[in-house]
Amino acid sequence: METTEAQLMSRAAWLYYLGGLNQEETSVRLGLTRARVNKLLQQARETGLVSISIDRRDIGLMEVEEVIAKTFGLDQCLCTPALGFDAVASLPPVLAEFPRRAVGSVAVSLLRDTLVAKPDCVVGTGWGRTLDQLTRQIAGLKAPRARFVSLMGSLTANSAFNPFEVVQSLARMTGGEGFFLPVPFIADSPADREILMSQRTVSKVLHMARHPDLAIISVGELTEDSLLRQSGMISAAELTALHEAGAVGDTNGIFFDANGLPVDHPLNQRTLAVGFESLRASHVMLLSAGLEKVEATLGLLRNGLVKSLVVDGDAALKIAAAL
Amino acid sequence: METTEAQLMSRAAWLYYLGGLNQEETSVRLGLTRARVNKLLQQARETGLVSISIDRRDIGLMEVEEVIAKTFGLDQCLCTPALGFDAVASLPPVLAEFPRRAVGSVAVSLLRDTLVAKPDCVVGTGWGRTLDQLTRQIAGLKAPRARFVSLMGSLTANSAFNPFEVVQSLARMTGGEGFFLPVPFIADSPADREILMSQRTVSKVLHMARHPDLAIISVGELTEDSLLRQSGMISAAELTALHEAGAVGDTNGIFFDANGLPVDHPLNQRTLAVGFESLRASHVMLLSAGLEKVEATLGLLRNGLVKSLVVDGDAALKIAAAL
DNA sequence: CGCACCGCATTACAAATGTAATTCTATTTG
DNA sequence: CAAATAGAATTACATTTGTAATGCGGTGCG
Repeated sequence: METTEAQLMSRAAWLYYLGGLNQEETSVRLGLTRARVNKLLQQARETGLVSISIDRRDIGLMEVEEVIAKTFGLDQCLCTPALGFDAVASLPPVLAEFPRRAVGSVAVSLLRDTLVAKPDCVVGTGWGRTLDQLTRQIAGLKAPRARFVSLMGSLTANSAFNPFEVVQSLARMTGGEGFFLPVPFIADSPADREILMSQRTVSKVLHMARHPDLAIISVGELTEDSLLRQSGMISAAELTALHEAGAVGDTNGIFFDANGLPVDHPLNQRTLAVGFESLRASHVMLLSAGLEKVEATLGLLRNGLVKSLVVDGDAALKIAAAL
Repeated sequence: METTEAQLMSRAAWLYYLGGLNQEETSVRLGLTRARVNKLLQQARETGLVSISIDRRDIGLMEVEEVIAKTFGLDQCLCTPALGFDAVASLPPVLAEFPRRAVGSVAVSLLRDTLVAKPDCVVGTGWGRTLDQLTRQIAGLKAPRARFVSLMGSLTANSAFNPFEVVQSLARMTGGEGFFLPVPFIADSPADREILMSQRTVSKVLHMARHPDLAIISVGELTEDSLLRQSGMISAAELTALHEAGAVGDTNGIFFDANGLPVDHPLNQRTLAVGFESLRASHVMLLSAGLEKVEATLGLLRNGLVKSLVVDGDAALKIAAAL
């Protein structure tokens, strides 16, 4: 009987994590060196063969969750723990990423529940660093009948946060199918947008993207530091103009005001993305990580589009304080 | 805002397991000593706040699972990894317990699925070391509306494997309700059995026990080393007599032959347990850990009562080889 | 055939973790 | 008020784990 790499990982994991043997004992039992067992266990964690989950029950933010859910008529509001990360600037890189990781991890468990309940689900996704964290933590979740579709066009730059990448990793990791819109994210003119949207290959995917069972979106803030600005998708001048038009944030490249309504600005005529109204029929899950997104998040919440909110604890506290 | 112990555990766990900080960094971040963080993390694992799960997909026994399931008309057959533990006698204590732990862990995940699907489930249970392992690993599973009921009377000795203990831990850990039969496991005579069974307190519980949604049972072998014999529930003479009557094993104190049918022996008239026929309407899940149980397991499987089998890999291989 | 190369074993070392002993501190209790 | 006590900080130490350096054996390829 041929023993594959995966089988070795599996055996090592069972003996080590469940059997309570240490790596030395495990290696003896399996007839391998300890170094090899160490590597196998590492792989087992990375590939999701072994997964560690943390119960969200007692982080002490239930009240905050309830207040937010009630105020905005959400089905559910889930917070990650508050850690007092106010001075984000001074944080080492690992911690700066923490809120997004945490939110991503909670989102994964919700996505898992959805896919278990409805294995042939259509899941629409946005883009960004939080969505990226979601894809990184989805290892081990199989959903061969699921379809993942991008709710928007792609970035031109080959960023890891590209909508294309998000959909691709989701499909690859789960064994499901991935669909994305083979068009830019923001067209050069409203007329170009129409042409792009009407391409047959595009409209086919768009049709699916307009009616996902679940839509997982995130929100962008409108500052010089925002991903949208940093990746050069919009210019400094456009940023200013958007502010003047009353915009406080964006989702999928749609810029909205403090009430979550799309602002009247040329950019909004050039965005290639599924509009808010199409998504009202879907279960919209908003992921929001980081204090800098509070204003934009509040705006989008006021729209009433969002059904589930996953937000990091510190941001949640700030949101609750602002009510 | 008061920070409770549980909240500290939770924060430490998020930073350590999700954030990728080490214990030193975590302690600094939380303003605690490293030793304290170490203890918090330990507690977090023990209480089930943090849980580690291992994917059962690639242990390389799918074929075996399918053969067994098909042969006995099972809904599902799940194996734990085969580790070549043939020489059980020579194993150190930790490893001797391993197959039971592994089976228990898989059983927990099935129980979890059941309770998620039907939160007000009635779960009937047997007793034994494998069931004991199940209760030890159920931490973190909440099911306040579930009812756990013992399918049999209790041992007189205050063993940790007592049906009473099994039901109690299940109820305590999940927050559900526990019911057990306040009578001995084996009565002194058939007449005594009738009297005991007819007690009002007993018959009430018995009524529930006869129609559980899920029945989790295990199987006992008939040797000098068996738990039944070791705990003094049956005498050496009775053991011999049972052999002569064709018995190969027991479940809940009901002794059955190679075809899983109760044998004709006085002991079977003295057992206080829910009979096989009552359970046909329930989803019966059989847990079997250890090579010594192969014969008895085969017998019970032939009865056709069992819907789900969870079995350790080494035993599964032996079972498949015997087909 | 011999050379390059890959994967793993071996070894050695550094870092992280688990744990026990001791001291400190605050709170209870006589 | 002083003694007792419990819990946590501090410290120190042993064990375990992670990781890099080196070497060995087999495989493929020129």
